[in-house]
Amino acid sequence: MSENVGRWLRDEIENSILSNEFSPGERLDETVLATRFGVSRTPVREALMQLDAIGLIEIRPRRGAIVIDPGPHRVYEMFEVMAELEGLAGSLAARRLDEASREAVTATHSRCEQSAAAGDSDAYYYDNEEFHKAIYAAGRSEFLEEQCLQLHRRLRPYRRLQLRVRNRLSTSFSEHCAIVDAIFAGDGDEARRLLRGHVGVQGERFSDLVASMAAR
Amino acid sequence: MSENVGRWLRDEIENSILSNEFSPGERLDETVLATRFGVSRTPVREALMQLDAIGLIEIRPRRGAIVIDPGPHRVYEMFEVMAELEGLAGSLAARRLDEASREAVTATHSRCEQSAAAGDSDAYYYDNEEFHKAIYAAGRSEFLEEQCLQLHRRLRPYRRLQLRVRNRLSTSFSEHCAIVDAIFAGDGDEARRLLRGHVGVQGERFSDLVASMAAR
DNA sequence: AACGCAATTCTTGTATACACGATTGTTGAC
DNA sequence: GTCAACAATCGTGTATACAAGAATTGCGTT
Repeated sequence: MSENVGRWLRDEIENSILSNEFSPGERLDETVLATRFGVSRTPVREALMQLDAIGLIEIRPRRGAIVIDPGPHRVYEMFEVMAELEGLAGSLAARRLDEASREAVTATHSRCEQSAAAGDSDAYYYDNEEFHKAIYAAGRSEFLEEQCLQLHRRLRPYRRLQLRVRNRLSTSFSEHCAIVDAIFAGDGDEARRLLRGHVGVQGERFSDLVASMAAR
Repeated sequence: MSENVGRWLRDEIENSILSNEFSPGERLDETVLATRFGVSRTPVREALMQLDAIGLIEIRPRRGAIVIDPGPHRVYEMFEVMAELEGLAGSLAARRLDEASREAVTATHSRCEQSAAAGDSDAYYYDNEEFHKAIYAAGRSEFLEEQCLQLHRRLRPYRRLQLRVRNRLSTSFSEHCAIVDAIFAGDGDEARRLLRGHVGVQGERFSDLVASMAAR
């Protein structure tokens, strides 16, 4: 537990939302949360305020907080922005790559290779996350990295769903290969283009997304 | 004043920070703010929590809140991300432009023309803002629009400073013209490219930025 | 039986009180 | 004279109390 209860509660409730423990549209009762976590309403309210500012919940004046339900279209829009940000990170990475970043990308990439070969979708989910984080870091822009990480967290549940689709694992990994090649070749434009395509949910990927969201 | 004090305080303090009334690095004393606004510490704390979540201030446990000082390099990174997001908005606008958006872009664009011709940098600052907002809206992606607006707010003070530089007014306006042409021609890639160049602070624009930040 | 109004109950919004940790100033020793 | 330790003070973190608005339920009327 973090040293102050408010911070801890924020993370706790955020995780509960992102892991779908609190479903979209659900009402978050301050008193219930307070007793559940064994604290008073004050830190609960502070946590809710922060989640509202981040955009995970909506606080309607005098009418309580509800978990925001993005809906397929909005999730698509979020992936669209994510693709753009990752594209930028990739293009910066290609230009600024240093030894440490190169090693981090290589390491996470080969871990992806292993879990993809093993067909282990849960392992790949985790390794894939680390691979993308390595690219964010390689871009060497702290602000961009923060933005990427924040949006990545929010899209986490949907990414997981997407990996379950068809032969997405091998497709995803071969895209990774091309991305790594472009970055290591210093080809920023190509890295940007490939990452946009890799992250975005164009075409049939969108219907897959909608289907998996409905199935939940 | 909004119907609940917390919300109102958040906006109030946010504006005070963005208008440089609270300088970067300055300590925000909860009690002082409370008495200043004539409320108790509770809503002040809630406002500060939200500003912390947005990234405008930093709350160090047991040690109070300070206004974040971005520093030239981080502001550059923020403009870099802003350029990317605006580029996406522009490319979407070119593809999805409808009649209402077209009129909004045309209207704000011609207001920019007038204030640029008049050499009125303050008027241009405002009209320019509306022009960019029209493009965000024309992209027809609510999430992207929100992200653009939020980042735009945070960069507001620096944009204002930049307009004071050299013959930036006419340069800016001629760039607008090319952007409008590309969007109206439905050329998404060109609109993206031009907007990236227009918003970013590459080359000498960066030194201008640093100089204006230092002068403040 | 259904609709509307009123009263009660429940929940949120704000204030205040209290406790704990951090910071600062003072005093004493080396 | 300088540094360190201790004490006092100040500010944050959490709990609780109180006020005000919203939702719900029950009763009365049509």
